[in-house]
Amino acid sequence: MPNEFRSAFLILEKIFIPATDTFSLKETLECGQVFRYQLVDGVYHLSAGEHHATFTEKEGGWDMEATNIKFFQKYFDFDTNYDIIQSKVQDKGLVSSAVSFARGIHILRQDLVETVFSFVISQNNHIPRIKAIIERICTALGEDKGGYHAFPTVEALASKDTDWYKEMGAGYRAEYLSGIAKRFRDEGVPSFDTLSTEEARKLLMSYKGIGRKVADCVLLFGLKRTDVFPTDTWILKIFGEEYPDVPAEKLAKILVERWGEYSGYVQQWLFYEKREKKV
DNA sequence: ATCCAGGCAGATG
DNA sequence: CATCTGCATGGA
Repeated sequence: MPNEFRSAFLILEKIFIPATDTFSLKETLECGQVFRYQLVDGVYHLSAGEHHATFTEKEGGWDMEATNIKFFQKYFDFDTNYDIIQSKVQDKGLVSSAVSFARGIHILRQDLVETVFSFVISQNNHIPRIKAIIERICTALGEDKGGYHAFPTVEALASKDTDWYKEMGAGYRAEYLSGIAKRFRDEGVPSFDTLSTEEARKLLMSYKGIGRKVADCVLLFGLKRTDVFPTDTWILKIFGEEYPDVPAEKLAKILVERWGEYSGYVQQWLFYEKREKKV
């Protein structure tokens, strides 16, 4: 059945999402925590897990059309009070330029497997390429929902070998992806609920292809563990003067000691400001 | 064209 | 424990 017919049968729910001082759709989507979105003629198209939404900018916010509003309510972390978080990190001395520039970023509550795949692909890679590789994998393996593809199931991901992921453009990360998918299939996707952040990190890093930085991104964006500070090349640049020649993993520990449970928010706000302004 | 990108694994001091 | 190197791919 052609897509245009299927999509006519997709039940879409509509709701207005107001912009606030502490929520910006643009910043939340474009800060680098998520890759399956597109801006087309001023409309954001977002796929997450098996769901999809479009956002059209209106006066004071966005009209959202979604396959499941409840899903996106949780996904966008609207139940967390970001005003409190913002004032807490300001009390703790976060530079106000980063707060005023990036405070509209919410930490998304993304699907675990999708987050793992996304950030394994992200390592040593450019964002446009990351998006393209993920999109090819979803188009090839994800269920056609009519107008978009769901993120593939573990079964589907595990059905492909290293060569296939190379064809998707994953490069040397291909063997990581096929290996992780097969381990998820054979052992099941672990439940992290009862684990401490440290235990969860250790478990994630036991997968070949997941190091400290990718693990911390998964903890933050896939498990909403905010006591992590993903430390990449940009964060190293930001703190290069304050902590010269300190390796990433050590710097991550230092920054978590400073920011505690607010580390993840601070990291995203600083990261986004640095990447946008390049100052 | 050379460099580099939301790093990682494996090998070597 | 710290440092070094190779890695696939393609955009700048």
